[in-house]
Amino acid sequence: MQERARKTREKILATAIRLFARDGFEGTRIDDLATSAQVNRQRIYAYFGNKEKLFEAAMLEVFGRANAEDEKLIRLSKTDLPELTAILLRHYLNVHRHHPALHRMVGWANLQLKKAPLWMKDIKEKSFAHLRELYRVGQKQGIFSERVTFDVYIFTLLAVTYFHASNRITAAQTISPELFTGEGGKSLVEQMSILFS
Amino acid sequence: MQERARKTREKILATAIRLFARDGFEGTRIDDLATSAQVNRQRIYAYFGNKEKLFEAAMLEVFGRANAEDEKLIRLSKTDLPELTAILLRHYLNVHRHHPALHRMVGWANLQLKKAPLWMKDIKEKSFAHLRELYRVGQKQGIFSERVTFDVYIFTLLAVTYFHASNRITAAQTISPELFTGEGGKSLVEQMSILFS
Amino acid sequence: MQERARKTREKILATAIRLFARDGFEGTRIDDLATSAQVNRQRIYAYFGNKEKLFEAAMLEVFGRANAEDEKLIRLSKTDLPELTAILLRHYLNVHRHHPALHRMVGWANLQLKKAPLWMKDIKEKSFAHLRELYRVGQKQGIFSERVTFDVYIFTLLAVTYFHASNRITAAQTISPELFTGEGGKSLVEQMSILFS
Amino acid sequence: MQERARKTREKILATAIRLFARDGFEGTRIDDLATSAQVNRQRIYAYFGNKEKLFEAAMLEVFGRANAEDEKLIRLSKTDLPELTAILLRHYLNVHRHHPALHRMVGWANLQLKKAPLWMKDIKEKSFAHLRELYRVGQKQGIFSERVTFDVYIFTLLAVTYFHASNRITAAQTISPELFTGEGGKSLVEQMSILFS
DNA sequence: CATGAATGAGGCTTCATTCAT
DNA sequence: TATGAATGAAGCCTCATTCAT
Repeated sequence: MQERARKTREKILATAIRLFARDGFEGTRIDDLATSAQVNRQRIYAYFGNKEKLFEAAMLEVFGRANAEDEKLIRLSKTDLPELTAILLRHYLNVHRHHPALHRMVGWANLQLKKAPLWMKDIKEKSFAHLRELYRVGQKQGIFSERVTFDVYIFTLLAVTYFHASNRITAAQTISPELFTGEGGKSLVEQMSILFS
Repeated sequence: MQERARKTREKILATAIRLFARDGFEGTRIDDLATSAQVNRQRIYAYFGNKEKLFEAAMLEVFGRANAEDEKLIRLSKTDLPELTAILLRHYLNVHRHHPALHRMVGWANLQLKKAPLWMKDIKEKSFAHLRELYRVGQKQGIFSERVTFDVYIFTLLAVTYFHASNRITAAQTISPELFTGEGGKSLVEQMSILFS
Repeated sequence: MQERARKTREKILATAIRLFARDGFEGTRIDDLATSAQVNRQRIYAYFGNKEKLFEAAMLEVFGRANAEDEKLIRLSKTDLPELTAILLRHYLNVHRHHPALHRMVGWANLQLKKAPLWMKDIKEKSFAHLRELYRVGQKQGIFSERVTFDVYIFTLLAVTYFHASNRITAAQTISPELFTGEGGKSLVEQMSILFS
Repeated sequence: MQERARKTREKILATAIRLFARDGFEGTRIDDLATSAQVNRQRIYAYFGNKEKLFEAAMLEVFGRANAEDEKLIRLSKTDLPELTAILLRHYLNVHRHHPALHRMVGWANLQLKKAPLWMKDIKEKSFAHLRELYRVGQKQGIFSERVTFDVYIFTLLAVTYFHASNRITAAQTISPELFTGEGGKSLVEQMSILFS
């Protein structure tokens, strides 16, 4: 029965991610979730306690999965330095493309939470440690300015890629819809690489 | 009596902005809103129809007020070109500082809406037209690269400043809390101006 | 609309008394209560807050009504002293007969509460003060023993009459069903008057 | 394995008594009971059928155990007659003290049942038969009045002792908290013995 | 016999909205 | 216009009980 339970739990979690990402905490109905996941409503409470804890579990799962991709970044080396900005932009855009729930969960979290869960730092720090070191080397080589810290550098990249994913609706209307097509993403990367050099 | 009605309407709208920005559409209770605004619940329905329309009205108001500040940008001239990036960054950061409801309403809107309201384009376009022209001059003068379009340029600035306002909670934890202090904002502007040059 | 509300409130309270007395706090369903009282479920929450507070209100009402009858006791005077025991027994038996919800609410309260509400003391003390004085006179006249305090005296009377009302089901079976018929009540009073003399 | 089953059954019953006495039928959760008794939930259903039957079994057990103490009363003889009232009061007070579940189960039973189970009569009748005989002798000796039947006599004693155990919470507040201390119990017996003589 | 997964009915409470004075 | 009573749909959660391993 362990197996059966594991599957049920997983169905709940997968559906929770989908619905919470789409509708937010308040906008998600436990009943819909149960129906949609094809499990008994009670199971949700048996496995996750309550709606709030389920939301946290979903958030952790989404962040965890998305950040698992960042492990690739550890393989970057000095030879990648000239292309680093473009590589990172492409990488983070890709993360958002492959994990469409991510920016939405981040969005809900920032709107609803008073404080970020503690596990968030750890989850990012793994790749950051490596990149920070690499960036320093780049600075020494004159590729990056000594007057721009790594924090500001990475902040900018994350901001741009997050904004691209999250503000599609308003920015497509206010700035330009073309930026959000497939082609748009590519030229965005190219132009930004120029911008940041 | 006309005057009294105008005031009532305004109290409702102001409170709606505060509560919708804070708690979102689903998280806001009409009754709380009425109590908080010290008006009768029925007035809300009389003036705004229903909760959804009230949310739209609040959103329009917030966007309108915030973008009113962009009119200042029209006064920018060629002499400002060397400092343009810093000026714009400071400007947009200030807009967010003075209109804390803005990024939250943008956030809710992006998460909940399927399509942006039509009035959004007009609201931004006024200042964009001027800046676009200025940017073109800057390109001709060699201040800005010919290979980076205005759209990408402005996109980047908006992304960074929006992200700074909206992702405070998660980014302070994952990147660095210092970026979000008063000092942090300043050095952000400085460093980004360097980054984008 | 004040009048309409008062009626609704009263319907709820009356039904609450009936159902809580019959089924207890846990055994009573708010939905049944609403249906039975022919009011909208929501009104219960509007007027009484929640189930617990409604229970308290029902309890207060029952105790209040029942104890209102004790005001008659204040009219008792020295001339009643020889008959006092019989008078009081009859009185308390009558109170239970006319307020069948009383002993049940007392029962539920004793089983479920950790502490009695404060208003309970006041409600009884009015008649007790008078009876206590009368009892003292009776002691001086040699009608009541100096070695039996008023507290024990009244405790005994309340115990017997309460038990008669509340333990009908078990006592009728274990002792004798006759004690609980109309005749039985009368001979109970008579014999107890003898017993206590 | 028979032995193990017996122990399990007993654990369930003991816990059922504790919880049903404390929280009543509706207030008791089968799951809590299973956890608390450290047995599997399924065993409860295997041994007792359902919640209702378990409640009955618990009730029977409590009544049985408490009334087993009444067998002592059979040893009373004519020489005890002058002290009979005090002896019985002390006895029944003791029964309640040693079986705190008793008055609560009686309470729940009286509030929830329409009719008492048949076994209740038999359980009491054993001691009553002896006491009735003794009482008759006492009447002949002039110790008890001929005009007070044994039923009324025993009813009074049971009422007082039951009330003392069951209405502690309300009576301590309305009459006097002192009656419910250790000393209070003693003086209650003394004074009542006087009262009934 | 033990375990814990699964079920479905139903419990308390709250919400946006409309009605009646 | 202001007030607050009324409504009904629906939200979150829990319970006793049964099933499957």
